[in-house]
Amino acid sequence: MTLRDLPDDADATGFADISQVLNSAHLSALGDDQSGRARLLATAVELVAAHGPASLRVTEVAERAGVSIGLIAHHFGGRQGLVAEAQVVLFEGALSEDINALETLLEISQDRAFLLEGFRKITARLLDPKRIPVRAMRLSALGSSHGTAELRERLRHSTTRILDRFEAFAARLQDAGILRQDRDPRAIATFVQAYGLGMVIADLDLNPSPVDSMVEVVDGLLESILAHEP
Amino acid sequence: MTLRDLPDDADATGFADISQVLNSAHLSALGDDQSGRARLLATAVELVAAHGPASLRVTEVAERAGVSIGLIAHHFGGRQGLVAEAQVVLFEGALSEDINALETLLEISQDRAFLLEGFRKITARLLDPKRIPVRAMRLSALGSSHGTAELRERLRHSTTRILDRFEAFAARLQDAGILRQDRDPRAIATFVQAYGLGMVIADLDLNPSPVDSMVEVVDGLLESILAHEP
Amino acid sequence: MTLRDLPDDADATGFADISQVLNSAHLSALGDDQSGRARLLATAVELVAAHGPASLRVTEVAERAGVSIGLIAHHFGGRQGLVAEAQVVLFEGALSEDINALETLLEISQDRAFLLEGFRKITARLLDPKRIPVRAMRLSALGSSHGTAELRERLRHSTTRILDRFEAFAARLQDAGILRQDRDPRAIATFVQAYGLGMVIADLDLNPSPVDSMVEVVDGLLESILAHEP
Amino acid sequence: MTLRDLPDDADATGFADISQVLNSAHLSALGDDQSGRARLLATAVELVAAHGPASLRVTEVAERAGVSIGLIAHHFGGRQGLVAEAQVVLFEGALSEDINALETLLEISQDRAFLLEGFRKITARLLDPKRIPVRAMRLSALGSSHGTAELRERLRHSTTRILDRFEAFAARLQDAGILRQDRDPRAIATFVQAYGLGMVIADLDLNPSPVDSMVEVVDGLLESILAHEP
DNA sequence: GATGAATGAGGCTTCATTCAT
DNA sequence: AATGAATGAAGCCTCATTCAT
Repeated sequence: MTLRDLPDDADATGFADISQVLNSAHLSALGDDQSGRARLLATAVELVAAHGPASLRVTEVAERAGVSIGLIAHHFGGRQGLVAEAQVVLFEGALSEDINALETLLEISQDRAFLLEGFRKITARLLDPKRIPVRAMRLSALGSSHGTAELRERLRHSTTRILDRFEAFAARLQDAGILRQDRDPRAIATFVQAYGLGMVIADLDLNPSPVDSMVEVVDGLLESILAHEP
Repeated sequence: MTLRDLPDDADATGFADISQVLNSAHLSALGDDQSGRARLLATAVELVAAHGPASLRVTEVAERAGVSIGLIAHHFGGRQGLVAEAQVVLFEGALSEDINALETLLEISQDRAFLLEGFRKITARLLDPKRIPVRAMRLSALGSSHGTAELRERLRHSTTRILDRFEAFAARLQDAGILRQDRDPRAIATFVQAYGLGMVIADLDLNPSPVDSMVEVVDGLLESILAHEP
Repeated sequence: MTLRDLPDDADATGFADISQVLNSAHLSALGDDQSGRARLLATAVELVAAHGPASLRVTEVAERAGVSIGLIAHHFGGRQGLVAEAQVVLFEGALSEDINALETLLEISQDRAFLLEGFRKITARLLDPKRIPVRAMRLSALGSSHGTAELRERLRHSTTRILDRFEAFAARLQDAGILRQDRDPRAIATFVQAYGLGMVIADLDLNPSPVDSMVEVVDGLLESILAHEP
Repeated sequence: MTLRDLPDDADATGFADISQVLNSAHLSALGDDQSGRARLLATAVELVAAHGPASLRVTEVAERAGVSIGLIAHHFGGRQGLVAEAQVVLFEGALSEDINALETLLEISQDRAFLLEGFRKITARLLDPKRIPVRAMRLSALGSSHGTAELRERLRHSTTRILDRFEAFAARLQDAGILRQDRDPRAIATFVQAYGLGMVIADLDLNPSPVDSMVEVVDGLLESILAHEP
């Protein structure tokens, strides 16, 4: 399947489908496994995503997962281990989703125009208010990493891994003559991830700018890193 | 004092000084008031900024503030009220700091070149690793707002207020012919705040891009919203 | 006014009116006085009557009374003094109400038949479910006297005073040849007060006997202490 | 054992013995169970009976029961749940004691005279000052139910259950031609329980009537509900 | 008479962990 | 792998009282 195969009016949906697939693939590993361990982790991910890690109670997790409380210590060593595991799942899942979309885009793109159009669609999706929960999750993970060294270390590695992938992606675009070659590809990767995450600001704004206006601004950035058309 | 008065190698420090002044002005309101309420709040702000809200202990706050523990309930209704108040102070303080710097910059700027140079300095400061704690604070506030509706609502208002100021600032620059007039000023404001906050990503990167490379990328964005020189 | 003046179908109302008068006379002393002391006591009585003394909070009393909390210590020495005062008001008020009705009845009665009819009406009123709150109040006062010696002592005196009055009343009826003279008038007084208070049992019964059936049983008692008609 | 076996001067004691047996049977269920839950409840019952529910301290209960404090929350949800459970035990125990005595009496009675004599003894025991603590317990339970809906509901059921038993007992006496058949057996049951409970009044009287005088009055009631001797 | 900020001991609850089964 | 009763330290909250104004 290529992006071209999608009808024009299904643009957003097209990407959404990709994301759905990636997402469900990501989560299916948790949901399908009916072992006590898996059910505990899935429940913890759910609770952390919904209310943040601070309010997670091991008794509640065990209850919802339908297992005994003792099993948490058995499999995760304790509450901390369980929460850390859940945070990483959430953090990495949310971040990698976009990269996966970009990498897919690059693979299926056949010309520069198609690619640029794809970028715009991904940008729009990134800024979509529907992604509020995703951003909230990441924030929650980051915010609570403030204090627990172990979690912070795991998020460090997770972040680095994601930026590595994004950087490689940007480098490929530079090699292909699409992006300017006098920009640090990791700086680009960092910047894109940063504003994507920081968009929580817009989520909190009581008087938010329309998505189209936001896309316009971001497009300016995109153009500033594009190579001049040959 | 103007930016010109600063020696070249003291750029960051120069702004830092401004920020210090603004910051202490902001905080002095708390420190000077010797009432039990004010001392409790100041102490809570300090502790939340340092170790996050989760590890704040009411006994410690009361002890450090030199008042009795019961006074917390008396003035803030309980631990939750105290922490929420402290979060708002931190969140707003961190955000408004940059706007204050920008507004100051606009006031003291005498020509376009000076203004652009000032922007670059502020950008560099924004991306400076020294600001990690500031970003962490904001994240922490946002992350922990996840769950308590009241805090979230207060942060909403805080965010909106900041974006209002930033938008007004951008609009003035558009009127002055410095920024392109075909961009939504609130979208610009939102975007700038967003990447500023999202820079936590860079803080976590084990292999971060140098600040100069980041500034280069951000400069691209800046140019894309600047009006063409007359 | 005599009972005879009342229409037949207004029996209960007739006595209710008496009770209303006595009651409001009793309470008016509290309500009319707008001094801080009086308002505090009135509020305390209200709260104790509504939710029992254990859950009374001095802050709430002061707030509702519209005075400062310090005034409680000023006028009552502290919480204990306030609650004790309120309990006595409630306990005595509820008990004396019935005696007042009986004494009034005796005064206005012109013949034996009228008196007996009056007894029946008072009995019926005593057993009325509408009096649940009155019984609850007394119970609450008694129950909480369990532990605080001072309150217990005050209730002792209150009880004794009431029984004295009731005993005197019964003795007058004996002298008048209405009640059997071979019964201890205080035992009669005690028994009547006892079953009146104990009727909380009926209030709790999920499947209570109709009031008429209860009156029938009580009438048996009445007859057993009446002197044979001359 | 029959009532006849008891020496004359040991009447009260005789029933007291029965009551002791019944009572200890009632309580033994608590004492024998060595589980943490049972020990906590038994201890709470003891403390509530001794000093009322208000002064019960969870730390003391746990300590005396020889278990950890956390177990209270584990089994009873918290202090409130524990106290409520204890109140119900006490309330029901005290009420059912008398019914048990009456039922036993009915079973062992061989003729009408024996039965009536038994009634008188039970009446005397009911009015005995030694029973002050029992009445106080019940009052305490009732008084403190004022406010907590759950406890009130449980006491409602408890009361209804007891009255059901008493009513059945009275009905049997009616069938046997001992009690008048034109009286509502539940009304009788209610009345007897009511005056038994209300006897706290006598406990408070500083100038109480002798027990014999009280029995005389109550006997009047008894006769008023007895069928005429055949 | 009246105020209300400040006190602080006392008590209850929470909750992750342990461990015998 | 799984259970859940039992633990108990840690912390928050309640609330009557005090006292300077």
